[in-house]
Amino acid sequence: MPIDRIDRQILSLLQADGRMTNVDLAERVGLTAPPCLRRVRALEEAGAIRGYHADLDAARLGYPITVFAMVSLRSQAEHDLSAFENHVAAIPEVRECHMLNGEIDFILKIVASDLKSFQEILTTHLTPAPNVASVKTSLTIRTAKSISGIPVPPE
Amino acid sequence: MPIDRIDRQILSLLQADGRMTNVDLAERVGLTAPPCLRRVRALEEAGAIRGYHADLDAARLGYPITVFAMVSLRSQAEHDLSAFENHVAAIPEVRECHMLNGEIDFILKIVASDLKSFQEILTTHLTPAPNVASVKTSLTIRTAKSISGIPVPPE
DNA sequence: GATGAAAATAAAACGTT
DNA sequence: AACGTTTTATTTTCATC
Repeated sequence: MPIDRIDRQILSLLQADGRMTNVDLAERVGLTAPPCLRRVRALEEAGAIRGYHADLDAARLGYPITVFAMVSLRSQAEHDLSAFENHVAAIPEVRECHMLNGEIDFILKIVASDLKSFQEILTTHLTPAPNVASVKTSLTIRTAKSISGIPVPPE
Repeated sequence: MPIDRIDRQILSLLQADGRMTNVDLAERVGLTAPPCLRRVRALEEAGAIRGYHADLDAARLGYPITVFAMVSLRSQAEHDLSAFENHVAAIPEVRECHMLNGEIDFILKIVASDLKSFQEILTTHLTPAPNVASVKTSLTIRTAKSISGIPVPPE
């Protein structure tokens, strides 16, 4: 699936503003609306665009706490790795779970409404999970940068 | 700014599908379109909704590498912390920068088109930055979960 | 919060290069 | 194979109640 310059412009614009109207988008990339919409649909079907999401202010909506948890397992057999992934997939406060190389097996991003509820998630759902060797957590003091997606290639 | 049950439903639906039409949204929350749109605009103005973004598949679009970098600084004076934040804000491959408590001062999420370009970012932009004491990096093997936003409260 | 109307947009059909 | 024009359906948005 070849992606040309116009496709990249479309992706970049929709990444910045996911609710931009198709006529706006078409104008910005120098097309009329129908071919522009066809390109957007094609990018969606090809999986280049996975979806569109409202970006919510977690702190204002009852989740002021963000914590990163570095998890090491006792066994790194594939079966045990995916068992852990399935385990955290069911915890709604765990928003991200990335498998890493090196000493740390997983890094998790966890949100919580307060420290008490974070501690509860940690001690009842995470630390006692099967195969967990160690969990080191760090509270987020502040987030200086958070841009979803990918860098915009210079045109 | 009070958020009621309908507002939470709206947030949850727009978080899941940021391009849902307002008539769809209104129907799902049991309103007609005009009051629903007024609520959405109010949530946007209040900052509960920060924006809307297309969710792109970085790997398919030229950024198959995601790395987490744990950075420690020599000085944690506010001036030095914000100097580092400003420094990484200008590096397009650095997508996230969170200040943490504990031994690690910052965790960064970095994307790259290949390992060579990642090494270049690391050795020319990150490690030699002013005040940096240590940078430990881990490659992401796979991402098991990545849900933007906040948990949906049960209704 | 609902209704109804006007403007804008999206989507389909069709023709062109 | 991809863009443009035209047409139709839907959606957004505003005035009014």
